[in-house]
Amino acid sequence: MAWRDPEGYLARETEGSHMSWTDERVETLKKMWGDGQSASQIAKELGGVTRNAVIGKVHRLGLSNRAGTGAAAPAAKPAPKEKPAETAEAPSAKPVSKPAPKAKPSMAVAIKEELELDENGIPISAARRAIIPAGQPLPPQPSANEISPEALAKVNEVEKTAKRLTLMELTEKTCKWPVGDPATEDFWFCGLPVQQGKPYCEAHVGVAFQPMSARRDRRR
DNA sequence: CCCTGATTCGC
DNA sequence: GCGAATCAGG
Repeated sequence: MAWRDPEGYLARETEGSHMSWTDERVETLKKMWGDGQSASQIAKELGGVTRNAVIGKVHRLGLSNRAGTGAAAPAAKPAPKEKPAETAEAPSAKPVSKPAPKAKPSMAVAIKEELELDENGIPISAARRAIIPAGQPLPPQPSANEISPEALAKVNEVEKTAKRLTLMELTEKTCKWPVGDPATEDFWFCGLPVQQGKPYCEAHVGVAFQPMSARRDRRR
């Protein structure tokens, strides 16, 4: 019992050190990665490492593809940078095989869902809601023009899951689309993640920025 | 511009 | 083994 371990010498990777991949950190990495967290998020959580480090580790651990069984990942595109020192390509038979002998019986499948509307395949269901109920002062909508029914439908959906933020809660990354009447209690901002560069989320960008087409000049 | 992961290669 | 730099795509 002579072994002293003051303050848990082990695994005491407090900030400042080299920050190595201790079992604990690797564990966290696996957990989060398997959980669908992005490399940057993981890096942020771990601290002391960049997302590159995380990605690098992820690959070395061989748990790159989050997909599960059978899901053939889109083959990577090895952009072999030609090195000036390299002469002639090795004709060696190097089939880029993808072993992946690891079969994870644990839960799989990412919880990611993407819904994209195409100008052709539009699964609209109840888009017959183009008319706003009461005399609500319309938001910054460009005009009373006919916004794509798809877009409108989408917005209606989104407004159900909106974060309903107050003015003070808005940040650079929250959708600033106002909903309701500012003069009443029933007023809030969407608050969902904004589309990069834009002030609104995807759905609201859809109705906010009309490409000035679909603008049927139906002058009566 | 923001973000994502993938890959390469010097350390 | 590690991760910055770079690449490629959204």
